[in-house]
Amino acid sequence: MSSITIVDIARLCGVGVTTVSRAINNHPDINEETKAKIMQVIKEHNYVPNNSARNLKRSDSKTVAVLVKGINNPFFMRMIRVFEKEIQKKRYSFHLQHVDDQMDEIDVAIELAKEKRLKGIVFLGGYFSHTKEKLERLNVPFVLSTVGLTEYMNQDQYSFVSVDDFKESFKMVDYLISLGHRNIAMIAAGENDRSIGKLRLEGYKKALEKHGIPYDERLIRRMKENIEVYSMANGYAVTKELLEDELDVTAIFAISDSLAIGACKAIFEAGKKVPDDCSVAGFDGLDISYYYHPSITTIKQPVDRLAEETIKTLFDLINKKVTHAHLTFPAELVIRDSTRAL
Amino acid sequence: MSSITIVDIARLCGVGVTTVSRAINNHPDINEETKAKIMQVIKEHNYVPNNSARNLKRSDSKTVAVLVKGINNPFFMRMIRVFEKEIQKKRYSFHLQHVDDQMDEIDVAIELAKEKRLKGIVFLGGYFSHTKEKLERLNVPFVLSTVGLTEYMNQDQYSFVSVDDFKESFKMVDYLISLGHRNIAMIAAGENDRSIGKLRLEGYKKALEKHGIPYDERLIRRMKENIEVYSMANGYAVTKELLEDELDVTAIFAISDSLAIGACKAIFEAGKKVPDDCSVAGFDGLDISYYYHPSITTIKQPVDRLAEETIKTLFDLINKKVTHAHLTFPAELVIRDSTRAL
DNA sequence: TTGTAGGCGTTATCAA
DNA sequence: TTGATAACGCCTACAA
Repeated sequence: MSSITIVDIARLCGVGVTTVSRAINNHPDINEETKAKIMQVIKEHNYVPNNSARNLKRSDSKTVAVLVKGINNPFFMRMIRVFEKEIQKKRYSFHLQHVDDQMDEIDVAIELAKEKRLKGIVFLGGYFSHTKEKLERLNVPFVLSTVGLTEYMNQDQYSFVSVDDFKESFKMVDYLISLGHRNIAMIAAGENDRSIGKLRLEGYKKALEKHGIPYDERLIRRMKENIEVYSMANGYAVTKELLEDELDVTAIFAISDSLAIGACKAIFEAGKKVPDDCSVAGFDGLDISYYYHPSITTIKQPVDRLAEETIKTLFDLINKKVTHAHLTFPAELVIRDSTRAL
Repeated sequence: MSSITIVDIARLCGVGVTTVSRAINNHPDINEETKAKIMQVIKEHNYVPNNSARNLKRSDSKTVAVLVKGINNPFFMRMIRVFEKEIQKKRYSFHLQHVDDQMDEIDVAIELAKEKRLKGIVFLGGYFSHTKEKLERLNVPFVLSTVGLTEYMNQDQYSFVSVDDFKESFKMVDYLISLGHRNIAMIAAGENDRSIGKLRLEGYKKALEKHGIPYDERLIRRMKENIEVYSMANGYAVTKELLEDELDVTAIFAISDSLAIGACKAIFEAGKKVPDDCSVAGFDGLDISYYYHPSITTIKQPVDRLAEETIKTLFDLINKKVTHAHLTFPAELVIRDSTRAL
């Protein structure tokens, strides 16, 4: 049961462990012949170095980790793929770690950083509200990528890369108004959301204000807490209630594409049509927003750009080229078939 | 920069390292008072044990890993959540690891098993064709969960849990035929697929045969290799070509829901309707198949059941209650709005 | 170019 | 109930 170790390989080859170690790690000071022979023996005996031992001994490691909160979010999949590609370009290795919803991402990060001797960390998704003190314990460079930030956090405590949720939300609602809509419902985050959800709501309000449309609390529909947030099921449930209230809504702005699709389902089920009876707009620009029928008007996040800049920023941090960077990128209003002019 | 260690804590508390170790690991032989004090100091100094060191020293570990191939598959998300829940029920800890498409899952597993002293492994997704010799190197119990298996692999080399892809595929095509369809196109896997894709194709053939419908090679459309497999984009591209060929197809059976949705897009784009001009059926039973408009007729895999039984089987293996188990569960033909009788 | 020996942070053994 | 001390498997001065 007990595995073969570097010592066994050394003995098998009639050399010292150092030499084997050199062979494994591509060190320069080694005779090519002995190296070849060692590698041969390693292959034959299926020797696999124990990573725990390596990590324990090593001080540096050339690996960065990506901690994802809410891995069920299809929006992240693409981001992760780009992360992986970019990190490999830098000849670093990449560790993807899923963080449970109820877990504290910083705790996970601290532990992982120690274990793997991480050079840097990307936090993807989730909200983020940690004390300065806690952030300092994580003495590894990190970047927040499209995570919701609370207003309480001081900007000089972290770096982030994302879109401007306020502005993009404003853009969409402004567009809907320009189509002639005035009774625009919103599928929003919960009452106590202090990050993305709040910003998108502010954008909505601002657009209304610009056009002199009074804000009507009844049109703001919060996601249900007992259903997975940002999901199609949630959008469906919320919209069903909305329609029952007969508020004469002509457009619905959902803060995610999945919510928007759920909303469409509820509308169809009520015997109405999208966009004829009610326009629906989403947010994110997932593939499905394009493939859905009707295709969904949405705010398309610049996924590749966001991911690339996240990694670039992280490495700038690692190489101490910057102290902190705060980048926001413009998203694109993609007009499709789920919205129409009144 | 260098972190605080167990030795520091011991010194700080005026006790030996062993005692601190006992406190950390909830060992019985320790005075409650000293333990409380130690934990207090640990809190204050934010001491976090180094996992590499722990794993290096430990022999057992009560952790099982789930290796996912193709994390972009939304079908797996739900499975993973159930895995996590079930594993925690057993008071084991859970490690989720993503495996790159081009990486060999067994190699990853072997390395991880060593590093983390794994008790067991679940392989989720991907195909599986490994030599017996290689499988034996992984001397840790494992279960293949909804992975494609090749006919070349001997059943007594592994355990698996999945649906019967042949039977379920047959069920769907048989249903389509019962609706009066005879010209049924299939969006299938690549030519050299030897696992799920092949089984589903065999099911299709069998159903045709049962009803005396001749098999027409032109109706079998393989996923494009240059587009992500099983994706909406792939279903769209393939269907577009199919429609151009004007083969008078009345129904399309796609081997995944995503492919089916892509197919619908292509049909709509051609100015036709689903199901009026062409019925479309999928496979998997993803949420989106329900929310799509029209809702998609599909084969719904019993996700929860599959996941639960996977973990149950894994622990049976770990506890040596069984040598190998091969479980297939029935999936459900869910009839919805994307198919109609001719 | 190669080998010896010490240490990385923890847990397990055994004696006190 | 506690504490030295020897592993765990690897890497890396340092010496040869």
